[in-house]
Amino acid sequence: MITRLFLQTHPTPLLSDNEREALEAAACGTAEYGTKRIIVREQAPLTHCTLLVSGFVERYKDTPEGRRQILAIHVPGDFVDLHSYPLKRLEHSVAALTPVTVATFSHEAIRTLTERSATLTELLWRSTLIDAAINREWIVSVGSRGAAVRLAHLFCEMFVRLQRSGMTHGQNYDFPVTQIDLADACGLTAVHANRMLRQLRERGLVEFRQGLVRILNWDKLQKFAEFDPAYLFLD
Amino acid sequence: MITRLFLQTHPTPLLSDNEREALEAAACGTAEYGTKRIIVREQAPLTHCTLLVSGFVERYKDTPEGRRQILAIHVPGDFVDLHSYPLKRLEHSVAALTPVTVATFSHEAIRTLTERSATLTELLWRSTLIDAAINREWIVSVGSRGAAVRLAHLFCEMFVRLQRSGMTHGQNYDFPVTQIDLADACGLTAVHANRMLRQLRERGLVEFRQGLVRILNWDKLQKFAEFDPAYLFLD
DNA sequence: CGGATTTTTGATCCAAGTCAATACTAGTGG
DNA sequence: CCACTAGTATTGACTTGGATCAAAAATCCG
Repeated sequence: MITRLFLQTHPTPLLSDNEREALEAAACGTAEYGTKRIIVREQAPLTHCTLLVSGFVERYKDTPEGRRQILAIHVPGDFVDLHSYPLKRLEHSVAALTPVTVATFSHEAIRTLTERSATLTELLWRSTLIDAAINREWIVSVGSRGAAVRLAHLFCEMFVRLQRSGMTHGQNYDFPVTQIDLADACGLTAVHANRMLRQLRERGLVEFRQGLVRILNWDKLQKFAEFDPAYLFLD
Repeated sequence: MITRLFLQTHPTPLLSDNEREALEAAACGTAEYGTKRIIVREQAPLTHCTLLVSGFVERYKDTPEGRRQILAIHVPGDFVDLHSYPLKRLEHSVAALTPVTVATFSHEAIRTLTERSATLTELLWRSTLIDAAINREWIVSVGSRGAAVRLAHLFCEMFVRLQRSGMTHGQNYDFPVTQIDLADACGLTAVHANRMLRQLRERGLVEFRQGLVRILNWDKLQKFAEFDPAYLFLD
């Protein structure tokens, strides 16, 4: 069941068994990528969408001055580029943060799904829009939160998203990225990200070490981060 | 023709005359709002989508500390909250930056459209995803561009978007927002935005005065702003 | 084991924020 | 039509959060 996690994490609108089977049947193969491998290259014409089955993926843009801005981080069960179906190409790149397994869906197969079920269409459309809502929350983060708060907010977001997929262990979760990645996601330098991580640890909020996040005090962390999960549309 | 500008600015995928008429027929009324009036309130349950017919609109979030982050600015021909169709509520608010006229479309009417035409669905879906691509470009702006560059980039974006709607006059266009709005969109303080505007003027790139943008040197401005319109999916 | 990333810490610098005061502008009502 | 007001815009002086530069320590990995 390639689509199990996706369906589990996207319960709205409710699909019929037929619709769930049609989605599963639309998958047309799987692929593997090693760490840092590019999965989708900016501006390349696309004919398939990619569902992340295992591992972590980033969407990013490199600026002329050599800075990298991470735009989104994906966890298993996320479509990483479903937006390529209506857009036909992407304005950013997609790369593996860890070794990953993905499943692919051809645009034609998705087109067929949209012709057959308005409900399934709504679900797929909705999932791309939840992505966009996360993009907007990141605008708020980089635009109007301090460095430590940004990092804390990201740890909260990943905790909730991974929890939904059953990928947390109590107050801990694996988040196999480097401090450089965290910095690139939050619009910081790696040096400053490192200092802010120490601060979060010393304040007893979160600890990040070797790809493992340990939440020390969820309530305090959530408050400190101004984190309100409404933008994740979890219902 | 309420949908004329929308169709004109969203040529892909190509619709049949039937589909164009069906979209036009789905409109269920118009409304007016004065400057600063809230059009859609964060978290309110929604049953209609809003197409901007005239005037300018902002989407924004207010943070606990009283900062406002503008997430998007809309121009005539844009659906300002088509994403409310799959999402049913929004995680941000929508307000009028100027006096505006909008047309509304009920979610049921949109549902009917999606049942009848996969092509029309793809067009509507696509328009929400272009919005999301703009959101992501704003992440890059606030996350990794300097203050003057951010402002310059915004002026470039608005120029291209307004040009597409025939709302520019040569190298000038009306952009009836305050410096406070510009600052809130770019994640800056109004004081610093003011200084950066002076710098852009003195460098001979753009001039912003009383809601009018005057592009002094498009080539230099575009280069300075690192502006590449690919993310607007103009084709 | 050995080279390459990554993490950590220190010292210094600068872009942008803050605080404050003045000028300008557009509405509003008498 | 002008005076009053509230919201903008502008400029100056000062502070600060985060960047930059540099070097050492830790970790990863083939």
